[in-house]
Amino acid sequence: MATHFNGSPEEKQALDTYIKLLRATETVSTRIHRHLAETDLTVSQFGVLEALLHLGPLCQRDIGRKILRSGGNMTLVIDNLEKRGLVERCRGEEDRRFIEVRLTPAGQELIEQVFPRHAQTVKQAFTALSEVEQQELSRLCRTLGLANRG
Amino acid sequence: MATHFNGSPEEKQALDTYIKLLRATETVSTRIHRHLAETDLTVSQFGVLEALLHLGPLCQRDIGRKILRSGGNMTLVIDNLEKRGLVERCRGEEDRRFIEVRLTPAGQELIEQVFPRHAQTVKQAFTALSEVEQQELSRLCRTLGLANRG
DNA sequence: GCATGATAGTTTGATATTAAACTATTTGAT
DNA sequence: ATCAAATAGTTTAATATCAAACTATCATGC
Repeated sequence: MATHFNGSPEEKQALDTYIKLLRATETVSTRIHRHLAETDLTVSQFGVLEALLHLGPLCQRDIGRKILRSGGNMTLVIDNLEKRGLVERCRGEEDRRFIEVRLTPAGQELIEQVFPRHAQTVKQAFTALSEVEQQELSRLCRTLGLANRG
Repeated sequence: MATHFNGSPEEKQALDTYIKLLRATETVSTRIHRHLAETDLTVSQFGVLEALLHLGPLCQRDIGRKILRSGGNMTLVIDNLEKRGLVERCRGEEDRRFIEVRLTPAGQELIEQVFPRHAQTVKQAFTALSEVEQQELSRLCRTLGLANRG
């Protein structure tokens, strides 16, 4: 990849790493999301439900930051989840700018049913790496992510 | 992340790694693409031009595989690049199903001007990792990508 | 040689996504 | 107290993306 680029060794190394990172993420994600499609949830919708399941009720802004989507997008995604009766909105009492989003019983049931299969699929996708390798990948990604956040 | 999930240790490890991988990719990509936006090229458009620069003329199918986009999408992306006079299409002679896509002089000039800055930005984004760490990340991603391709 | 299937590209319809402009609410400075 | 700035969410307009149906071309087997 980019083998014909006449740049510094540091640039070549970084470009090579970047491309591999992108390809790994896209191939793994594609595989995982293919499975997810059977549930009639989009990736973003799944992300919202998962966040609410594991972190409890959140306002839209926080959910958006969690799943790395814009505020405008959150409105639509949560609209659609609300239409399907999977989440409900509740205007904040202390500060009326915030809207707390929480799982309905139906949403809770769905995500609790879907998530274990998701976990199984993710585990499957990562069997190519040993436990130690996964820990190392995790650490490297964490460092990289933190250094480029914001 | 996913700390409240009651799954097997292997699932927890894989989920944790997956989330870190996603976040690292998205934060790094966001940073890099922010820079790219100044050139009025979308990520896909940039990917096409870069592929053509480094690999020479390609048919649409091969470009699509390179940048991990669907065939239908390639038609649009290359349409737009063609409208801007950055690439040209040339119907294959031996096999008329193929369309060879190649850079025009204007496209060549643009990508040759843009790519070094891109390389610089990517290098910058990866300075958080040492050379050895980048190699290790590269290797892990390669293994992961290969195991989940297709 | 002709039919069947495979492959490259296009079109279409639906959805997702973002950025930017906008409204409503709160906070803070004077 | 009031006005300005900041913040949460919504709307809007443009674009990107995919999947699936479609056309054109080629290859294979009978």
